[in-house]
Amino acid sequence: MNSEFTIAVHSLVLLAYKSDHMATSDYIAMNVATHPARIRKVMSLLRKQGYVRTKEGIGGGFTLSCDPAKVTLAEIYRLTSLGTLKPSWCSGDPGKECPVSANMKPVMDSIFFEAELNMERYLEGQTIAGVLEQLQAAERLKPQAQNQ
Amino acid sequence: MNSEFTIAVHSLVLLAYKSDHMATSDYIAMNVATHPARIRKVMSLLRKQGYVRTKEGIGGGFTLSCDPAKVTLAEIYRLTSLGTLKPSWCSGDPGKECPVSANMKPVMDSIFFEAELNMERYLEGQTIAGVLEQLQAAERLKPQAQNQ
DNA sequence: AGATCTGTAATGGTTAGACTAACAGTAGTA
DNA sequence: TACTACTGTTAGTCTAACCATTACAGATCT
Repeated sequence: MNSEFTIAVHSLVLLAYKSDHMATSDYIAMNVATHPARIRKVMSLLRKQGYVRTKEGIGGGFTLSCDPAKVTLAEIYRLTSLGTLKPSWCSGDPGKECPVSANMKPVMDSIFFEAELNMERYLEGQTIAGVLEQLQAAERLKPQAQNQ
Repeated sequence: MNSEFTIAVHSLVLLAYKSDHMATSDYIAMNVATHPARIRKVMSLLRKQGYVRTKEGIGGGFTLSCDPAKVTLAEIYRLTSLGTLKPSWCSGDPGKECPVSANMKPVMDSIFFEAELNMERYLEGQTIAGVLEQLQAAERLKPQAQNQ
């Protein structure tokens, strides 16, 4: 799967966590651990779909413009990575007489499509707010690890 | 996803279709449209798990040693491509103080793991024999396309 | 012995993906 | 108006993953 999905989710969760601030691409990039230009590219996608608001110039940056409890990971997946489940390489050859070789491409395509749909169905149940909760739950468990 | 999954499925379906023959890696490679050495590598995996039988030397090759109606694509997926759903790139940094950045890796890992499980659940319902049927159904529809 | 297979490892080429630099556009501020 | 600090976007470089290919040892039949 495309890692832009990961970046988009991370950025949205971070904005939900720091909802009082306006976050710059430098700040988000530091947190995500990548380059600011990459953040701006992904955020540009999210802006066009109305998930974030952008402000250019001094004091600018990104803020959330959606309800993190209502945005599902399935939406974000479709936006950033739909179709990336299927490997680019394809087997078979439509020109062959053998019905196995000739029809393998479309049949495998439909299998990958259905598999992806089933994955999306799971992501449908996960929200940005839910991910933030999981992160905070993980944080609360941390001090125990130190005592080992 | 890894394309070895596609190759394994294609090869098994082909062996089920040509169950009277012994198929060589050259023959399968031609049908799949790849290199014989790649076929031998994947078939070696399938042999170790008991899905196919191998015969070396003159007149050798591969035959099916399983019931194509009972082998699911989920088994083949796990064998060839388990874990390949998750992108190799990871966001966040465990060393950071910010609970979002520090805990993103394990939380995203569990999301990808669950998403993969849901995909496997679908593949559980697909068998080698089922794929062969889909191929034959697609073949039967072909002559109509010629008349357009 | 020689021909025809598989088993497996090593190498090379190509492509996708991530990093980075660069710069135009925009918006505040003095 | 000039300056500064942001985003928006494109293009170039680097790297890692992946597929193709070569090579050769081992097995089996005639």
